[in-house]
Amino acid sequence: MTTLTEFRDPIILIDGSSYLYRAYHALPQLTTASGQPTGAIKGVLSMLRKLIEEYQPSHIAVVFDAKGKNFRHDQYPLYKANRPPMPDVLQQQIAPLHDIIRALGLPLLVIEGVEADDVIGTLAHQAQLRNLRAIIATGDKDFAQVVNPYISLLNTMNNTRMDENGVKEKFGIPPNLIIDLLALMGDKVDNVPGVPGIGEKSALQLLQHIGGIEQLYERIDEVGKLPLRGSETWMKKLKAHEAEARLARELVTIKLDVELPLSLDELTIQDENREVLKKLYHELEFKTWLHELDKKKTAPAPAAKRTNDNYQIILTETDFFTWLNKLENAALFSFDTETTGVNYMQAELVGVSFAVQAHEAAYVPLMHDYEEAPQQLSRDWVLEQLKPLLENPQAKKVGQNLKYDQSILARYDIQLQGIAYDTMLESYLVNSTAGRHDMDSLAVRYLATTTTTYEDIAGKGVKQKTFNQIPLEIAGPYAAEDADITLQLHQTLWPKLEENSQLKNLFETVELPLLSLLSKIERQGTLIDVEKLQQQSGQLAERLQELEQEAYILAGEEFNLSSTQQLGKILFEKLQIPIVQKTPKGAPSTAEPVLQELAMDYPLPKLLLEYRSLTKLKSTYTDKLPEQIDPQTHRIHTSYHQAVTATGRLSSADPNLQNIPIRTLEGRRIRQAFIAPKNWKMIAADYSQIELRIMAHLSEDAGLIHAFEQNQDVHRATAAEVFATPLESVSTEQRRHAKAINFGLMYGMGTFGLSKQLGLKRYEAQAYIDKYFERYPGVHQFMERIRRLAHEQGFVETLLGRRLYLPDIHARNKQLQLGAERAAINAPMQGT
DNA sequence: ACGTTACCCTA
DNA sequence: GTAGGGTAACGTA
Repeated sequence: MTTLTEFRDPIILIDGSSYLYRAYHALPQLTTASGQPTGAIKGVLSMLRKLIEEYQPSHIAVVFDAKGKNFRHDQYPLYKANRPPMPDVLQQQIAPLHDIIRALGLPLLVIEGVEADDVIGTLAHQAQLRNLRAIIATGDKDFAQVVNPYISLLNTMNNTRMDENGVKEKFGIPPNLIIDLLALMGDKVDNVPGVPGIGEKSALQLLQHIGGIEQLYERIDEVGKLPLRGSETWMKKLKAHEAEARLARELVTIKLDVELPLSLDELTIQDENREVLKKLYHELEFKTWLHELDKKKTAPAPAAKRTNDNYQIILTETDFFTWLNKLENAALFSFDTETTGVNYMQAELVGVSFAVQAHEAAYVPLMHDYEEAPQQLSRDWVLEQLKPLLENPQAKKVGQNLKYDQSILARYDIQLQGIAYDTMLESYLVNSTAGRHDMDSLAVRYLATTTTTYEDIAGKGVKQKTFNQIPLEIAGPYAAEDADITLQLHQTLWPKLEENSQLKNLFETVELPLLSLLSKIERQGTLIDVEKLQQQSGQLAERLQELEQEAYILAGEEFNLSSTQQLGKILFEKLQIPIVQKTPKGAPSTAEPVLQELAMDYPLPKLLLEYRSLTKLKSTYTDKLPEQIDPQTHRIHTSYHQAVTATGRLSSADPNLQNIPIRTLEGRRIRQAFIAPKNWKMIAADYSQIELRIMAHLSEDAGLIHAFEQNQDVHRATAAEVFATPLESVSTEQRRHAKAINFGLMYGMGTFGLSKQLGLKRYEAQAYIDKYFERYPGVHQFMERIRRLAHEQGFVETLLGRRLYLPDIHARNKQLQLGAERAAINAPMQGT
């Protein structure tokens, strides 16, 4: 800890309460989307940040008034009696503001029985006694009384400092008379009496000519004889209200001897708690600060950089056999491949690394080919030696995202077996939403250590090197570290999974077998009819040309139809079309539903709708898919991400094969380009109403189960129940409504959403939902149970015990909390 | 070159 | 009203 005597910076004392009120009155009343007021919080924080930025203080205190009465109320029960209670809107901002200040690592003081002013005065006085300077950041002029050569004031609102001379200039009296000035004047807001009839001007005259209140009463007769207008009346008033004047003097005097629970030395700035800050900024929608947090490099891990690591680079057959022997005898070893890229169909193997115990790892370079690269073992020879081990199902391996390594090795004719663990999948099952599941993130999260990142050793952007170009003295430790950290991660994560038999089972029977299956599916790839897509691209291009020309005519000028900005100007400024909806940033929205609505009255929006849908098809699918065909297999190879979604689903990327169009006729044509090889057939299989069936299973609702058992059209059955109609006479409209309810409920939708979806009044939607729950009481109970569980445990589970943690379920921000509840309701169904 | 925003495709 | 990924435009560095 830095002791105060070691530095000369002034200590900064912040009058939090004064700033809170000022921010509240001076600044716009911001709220989050859900209505939590945030304007004052933001105002105070902005001020704090600016202050710290500018002064870089080593010692600081942010002081707020405590709730309840203080000693001044004992002296004078009417103290602040006129003051209206703090507005709710302000009250609600105090707790979150305190939380953020604490999370920022700033000493926060809220002392009961006294006011913030007294705490600040005391701290400033203590600083002075130790020959240190103090700056009080406040908007409150009362503090002028404590100013002296050691203590000055800072008004951050207008960024003015006030020292002794400043006080004299501003008030016309020195700081030691400020108390008397305030006492004579009284204070309406705080209900401090003062001398009625004496205001600022008169008080100043008295103080300048005679002195403070003591002197005034000692020489009261002189007061009456002052050569000033009104001196006689002043004397009378002073005489009549002596008690009030003396009381007021006590009330306005800032205490300098409050007993504090901590010393000046403890007012250092601590490390900020990013997790908490992130959560709070997120809840309060302080996006800029949130981004700033994300951008800052992750805090250096508290653990010292590992120094006892024993990493070896293997260049000789002897060394290689020593390690091979270790691997063969190990109960488990970790394993990693280094390659020339991320594309599992094209990357070339550059080296392999292994670890059998923590802090001990080896890298076998194979294909480093930078100038002056040392002679390395032959790739073919090494792979030949490793093949039996890697293909031995009894030789247990652990890796990080082994799906990738499995695909790489497959291209060298090695069928990786004995995959016992994968740290990425372990982390995913332990907590899918804790963050990303890449190795660098996991090392920080579970080992409190930072790893060397690929960018660190290879650079980034166009100049990024591939692994084969990286010198061994850099590549070796990096690669060895990967294997080492992977092993350590497994040693940390696996015990967490073992605690929960369902999760362990899920890992062993679902995720792990799936890893290899996905690797195989990915490598198999998908055959595409390139010519068909190119033909479609051509047709789309023609139609788009026409649409563009028509649009230019309608708009009266040429513009980029893909630019929402330019379009917005044309529609809402030039053509004066009314704005229906705005984007979150406040620009008039040109999104599909908006254009849909405008299309009824105007030709250009209608045209834009067609233009949008066609450009989407062309750029995302008919143009892009042919580019993604692998030159060797002539197929498309997607990547299935097994550890991405919160709920346990897979996702697909590069290209995403899970969002190929199907809803519209135009879109569906894309699917015709996915073909079977000659003499093969392609089949399509799809579950029917799988999520509703799961809801029936999980809720054990008799009515819903019955509908499925009877093989009924479930939406029709729902309509029959909700609209009390025989199955046969359910209308198309009724079925459509029932379908919307069924789907909506699975997403945790409320009456607002349903009414919007179906164009109903709120109460009508409510009546639908009430009726639904009346008819399907099991579903109702199920939803209530999930909500309760989510709140009680902080997570929900799928049928197989996959967990989804819901940190927002405890958020103060209602909207976030409701969002977490919806996710909680949906996750067991989607995730199962 | 990169990140953000607006938009839109899927189950 | 759940869960994803991708593209183009645009602003900033």
